Amino acid sequence: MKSPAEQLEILTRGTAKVLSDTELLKKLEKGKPLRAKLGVDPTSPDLHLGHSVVLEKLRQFQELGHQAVLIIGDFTAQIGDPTGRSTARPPLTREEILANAATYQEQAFRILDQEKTEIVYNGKWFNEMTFSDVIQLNAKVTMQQMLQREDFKNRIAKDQEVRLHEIQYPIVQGWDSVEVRADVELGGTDQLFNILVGRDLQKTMGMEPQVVMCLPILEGLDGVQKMSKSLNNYVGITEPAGEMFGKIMSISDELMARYAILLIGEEVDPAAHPLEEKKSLAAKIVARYHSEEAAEQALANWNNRGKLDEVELPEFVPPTDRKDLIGIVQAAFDSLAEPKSGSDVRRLIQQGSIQLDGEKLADPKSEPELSVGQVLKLNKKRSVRIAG
RNA sequence: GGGUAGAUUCCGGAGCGGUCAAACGGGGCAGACUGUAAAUCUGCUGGCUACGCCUUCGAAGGUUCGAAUCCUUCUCUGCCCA
Repeated sequence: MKSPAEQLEILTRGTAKVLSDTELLKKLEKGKPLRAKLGVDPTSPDLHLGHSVVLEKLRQFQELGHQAVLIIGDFTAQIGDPTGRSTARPPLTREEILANAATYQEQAFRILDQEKTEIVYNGKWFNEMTFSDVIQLNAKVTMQQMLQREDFKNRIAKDQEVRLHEIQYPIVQGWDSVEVRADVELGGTDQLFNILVGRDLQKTMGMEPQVVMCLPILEGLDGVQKMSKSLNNYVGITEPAGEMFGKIMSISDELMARYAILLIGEEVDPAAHPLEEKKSLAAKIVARYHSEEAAEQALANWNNRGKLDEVELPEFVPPTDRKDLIGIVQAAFDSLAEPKSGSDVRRLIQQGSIQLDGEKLADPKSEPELSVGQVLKLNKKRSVRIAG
């Protein structure tokens, strides 16, 4: 086992904020496995690279012999974390939450060691509470404390609504820390406030307060806003290898540097050609969530993009009922589970996005001759191979 | 409880009886350029086998030849006062 000082060095690497190093060191010096808490709300079923930053850190705790405590916020999901929101979020139904929670866990274990993870649903204690319990819980914090929070302050300043249930969120999340007796809580930097509330509540309850560990927020593919599903700027960890590779190749050079540090813990070599560095980054990420072979294949496909014959593409059988270009292209998008309206397709055609073996097809009404093996390019990311 | 302002297409936000599928900005998409990146420039951005037709402007009714625009009721929200 590593010494407390060594562990501290590893654990704080890549973090945005730790409150505080010395407290963490003291806890480590006790020589007992720490309980490292991570709370997730199953509001959206798919994990993406943004979530992976925190999960990777939690795995480091596991590797060092500590106990990961993964809290599935089946209860909190019903409230909806107001973090970063300018408006209240719509609540999910019980069924949606449970279904999301199941996929969530399954995906989280692509990163975490299942054997060393304790999973708890926070509904376990919150659903037991009576209204008077809730009142007592609320009595442990002040309104002023809650209003310290950026999100709330801003919304109030902008005359936007803040619903009372939303200010319960930090309290509820904080109480989780009391329930699981967390020694450390992990989260993105946007979770700082919530995690601090947990610390306060633990103190109030006479417990040793948890260490706050915040990890940087990963920007989405646009490089500006945080990675999130609703902004559609994410890379899902279950995405097909080719897709994952392509998405990473589409990021800017600046963003590549950031991804490299946050996702694979490596610095980009400034002497190397950025294109090569980006390919290597993409390959490493694909390898992590798929396999080395898949990464090699994805890289090969990418390099062979000019040579159409050598690339593996999804196959597409042209429809028999429609011979016009709009119909064909629309069916192709459907086959990729990415349906588009006829008007959208028409626009793509007129704007020159559609190519057959490299030739632009610009007339929506034309009825092109298709033969097996030809490549139909639909847009920047999507191409299909004609099959019989 | 009283007063007052408002709800418009993905978002913000014009429009205040016909010329409105609805200005403008953001976002998104496509093309050119490039390192099949970014930046930049240009175009597109409700639906429809489409020079036309259909459905939209919180909801439901009504006035009118004609309504996003006027009236009524309802639902929701902000602000001020209590």
